[in-house]
Formats: sequence, C-alpha cells, structure tokens
Amino acid sequence: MTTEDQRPKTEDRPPAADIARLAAHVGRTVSIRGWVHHLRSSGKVRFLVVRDGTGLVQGVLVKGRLPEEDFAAFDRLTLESSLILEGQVRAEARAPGGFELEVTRLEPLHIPQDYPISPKEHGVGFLMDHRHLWLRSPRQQAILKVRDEVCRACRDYFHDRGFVLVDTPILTPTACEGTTSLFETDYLDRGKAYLSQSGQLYLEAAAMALGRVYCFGPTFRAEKSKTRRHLTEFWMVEAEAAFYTLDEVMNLAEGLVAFAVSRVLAHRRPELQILERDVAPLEAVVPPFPRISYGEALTRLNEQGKEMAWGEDFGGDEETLISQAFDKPVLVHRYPRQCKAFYMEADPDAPELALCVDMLAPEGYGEIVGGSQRVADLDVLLARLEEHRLPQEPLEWYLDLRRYGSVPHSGFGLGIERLVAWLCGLKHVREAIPFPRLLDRLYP
RNA sequence: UCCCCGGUAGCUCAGCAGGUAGAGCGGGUGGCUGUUAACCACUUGGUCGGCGGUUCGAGUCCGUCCCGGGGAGCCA
Repeated sequence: MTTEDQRPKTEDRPPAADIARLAAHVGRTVSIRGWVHHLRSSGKVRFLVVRDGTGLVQGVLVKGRLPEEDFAAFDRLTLESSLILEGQVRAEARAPGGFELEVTRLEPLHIPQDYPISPKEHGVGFLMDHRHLWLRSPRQQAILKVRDEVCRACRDYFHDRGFVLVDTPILTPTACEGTTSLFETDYLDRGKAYLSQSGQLYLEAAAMALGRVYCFGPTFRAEKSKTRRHLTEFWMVEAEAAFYTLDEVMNLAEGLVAFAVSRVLAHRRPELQILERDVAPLEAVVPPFPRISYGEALTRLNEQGKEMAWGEDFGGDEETLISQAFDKPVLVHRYPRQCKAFYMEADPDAPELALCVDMLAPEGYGEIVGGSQRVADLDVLLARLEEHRLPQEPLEWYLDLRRYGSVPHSGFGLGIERLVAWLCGLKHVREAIPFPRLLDRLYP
C-alpha cells in the first residue's frame, strides 16, 4: 500500500484529457500530456502550444499563478519537449482552436536539444531523411488520418457486402507473371522466395471457397520507376468475387471509391482543411462514374493530337489527358488483350479485347483501380500461359481452380496511396504512406 | 537505364565577368504581462559534396565520381 505522499506524481493529477475533447472540460482542471509544438514568451506571460496527437492547445503561463519552479521550467523547454501540463480549460477567442489552458503546473518529461525540423521551410530530401520526425507535423498527421479513414472505409465497404477478409501470402514461390521485377530473398534452404506483387491469384482460390473475398496488405514492385505515382512498397486492397462479370466488378469498384470519398468528406473535413484540399471536386464524386472503352479513349486522344497506335497501353500523360475530360473518376474498359495480363478473359464480342477495366482518378492522379474478369476455362488459360511464356508447373495450383468447379469470376485491386494522394491533393504518393520505400530510399 | 536541374552555415537560399563567403530562419544571451511563423537588441555559426585538372589565384571554369530532386522508360 502506498501512502499519499509516496504516490508517484502522475497519480495525484487531475484527469487526463484529449486536446480534441477540451470543449467538454471547460471550467475544469485537467492534465494534458504531449509535446511542445510552439513556444512564445512575452516576459511575465508565456505561451506554449502543445500537441497530443488529437489536436493542439495553447497553454498560458502567468507568473504567480503556478509554482515559481514550474514557471521557470518554461525557459528550458525546446521544440518537441515532452511534458505534462495541468490547468483549467477555458474558452478563449484569441487562442487557436477556441480553447486554452491556464497552466497551474508544468512538468517537463524530456527536453531535446536541436530538434532538426523547424516551423520554416525544408526541402523534400531533408524531410524524407527525417520522416520519423516529419510525421509529427500537422500536415503529415492529417494525411495519416485520411489514410486511416480510407482503410477503414474499404474494410467496412466489403464487410457490409458480405466479402470475407482473406490474407494472402507476402512470400511467394514464383513470379505471378514473368514481366515484372520482383524483390528476391533467400528462403532458408529452399532456394529463393519473392515478395508478393499482388494477392490476386491466391484471392481467386479463396473466392472459390467463400464466394466473395478481399485482401488488404502490402505489395512489392522492384521496378525502377521514378515518378510521383510509384512506390516499391505500397498497399493494395483487392477484391475477388465468384460469378461476378466485368460489369458487376466495375460497379463494385465504383461503389468502393465513392464510399471512401464520402467517408473522408464526412469524417475528415478538418484534416482536408489543414491540407488546403479543395473539397468541391471530391463532393462531385458520386456514382455513376463515366465509362468509356479503350477504343473511345484512343479516339479522344487522337482528337487531342496525341498520336497513339491501337494496342499500346496508356502512359501517365495519356491517363491524365483522358481523365481531364471528366470531373469524376473514369472507368476505361476493354483494353487490347496484347497489353494486358494473361489471366484476363477475352471479350466474347471482340476476342482481341480483354474484359478489363482501369479506373483513372481525376486531376491527373492516374490509375487507382485495375480489374478484370478472369479466364475461367482451363484450356484457354493453358494457351495463355504458353503465349506469355510462363511456366505451367509453379501455377498448377492456380490451374486447379479451373479443374474443379470453375466459374466466371472477376476482381480488382485498388492502390491505397494513389487514392489517399488524390483525396489529400498531394503532389507525390510518398507522403501518402508513413514510411515510403522508393527506388533510392530505404531510410528510415 | 536515359534526359534535365541541383549539392555553399543546423535549415532555406544568395554569391555578378575567377580575386579568398553572405542573408533569413534556427541555436545562444538579454528585454518585453496576450503572444499567434510574436517582436526588439546583441551573438554563435562554413573541409563551398569527393577527387583530379586549368590558373598567380577556383564556391565560380574543365573532367570524373558520389548524393539528392524532377521527368521518361518500365509499371497484371
């Protein structure tokens, strides 16, 4: 049993309060636990802005209204000092946020020297080197909260529609397709393993068990892509549904994106404001989204003076041009099979086309969704493997799905960072993930 | 892999035609009883990315390498 005076300081404190919920504590004395975001002094009146992850609040120290020792401690504080404040909450029009804390006690926990990030300007390289600290800035916090909302919206959307979450492996025995470069690693004494570039093939297997399934996890691409739209490690939510056709999967993807946008608008307005994101374009994102075929898209491009031959895939510039004609994401469907993956079903009305779809985000954010109806017939799939010069043996399990009760089925993948970057109005996807992995960046 | 731009103080940058390095911010000291990126005064601060070359003399010109940024290609 501890007696009154032996109890640690933290136990005789007033109740801890989240800064975001100070409105409920006006007139009461609370503890605020956080980090120094800003310091100002005007002699006998001193101000400090404290961050606790839920918000910012200004504390006011007036000489004589708190212990002299605590008042003096202010002078030792530096940016990002951790501390516990006690004080009375009051509404104050002059304070950012509308509330402030009349500080009656100040206990520094740790006082750093030379915190590298100042409120002034920094270059991208410097900030990326200090990503672990950069996350503390209001902007980065806002992005992380929007990302959280997007991820939860995805899970809710699928859960509400009877989709079962199925986790697909990250270590895989082979390349799903021979064309892309994969991260390779030693797998104990069994040779090489590769980091997954997609959960799709495994998800197809799960769809044959559970009907409607989705996965949500990291994917890895070792391509030497150096653009604002590429990461070597990024997160993808992928869905797969037995008996779904291309049209049904387009509806599903459209619904998902619309739902994620609406959830962010409903719950993350303050964060969008911090990011200075114009919400008007987002409010326009309600179904139905425009749908055009690859052929129509090509015609539009040629009309705009962009010479492109039939059969070529669109690059970043083409995607931007196509999407600029619409104020919502646009679904471009039925690309030539020659520029798409081996597992995509051919259009029965035009066998040179694939039953596939890309969703291009507005404002030049590029492809956010890629999906297709999958080849259901074993012989067709075997022929495709041959065309694409892919080995059959490592994919026998995948072929089994066509040997035992094969059904038409479709699915798509959505890139989380591209969606978050678009919603937040970011120039580069690297800010849409807490610790980006890029072509030339693995630290921190 | 290719193209373009850059590397100068802890950070963001300036530095003219080659003549021996500056500002703002930050840090430090002092002042200020309502500040909002506070303000005022003083002060601290540098292997000019590395190596080599041209030159009486190189942050500046040339070569080369390294690093960063932007873009292209690539990217089911």
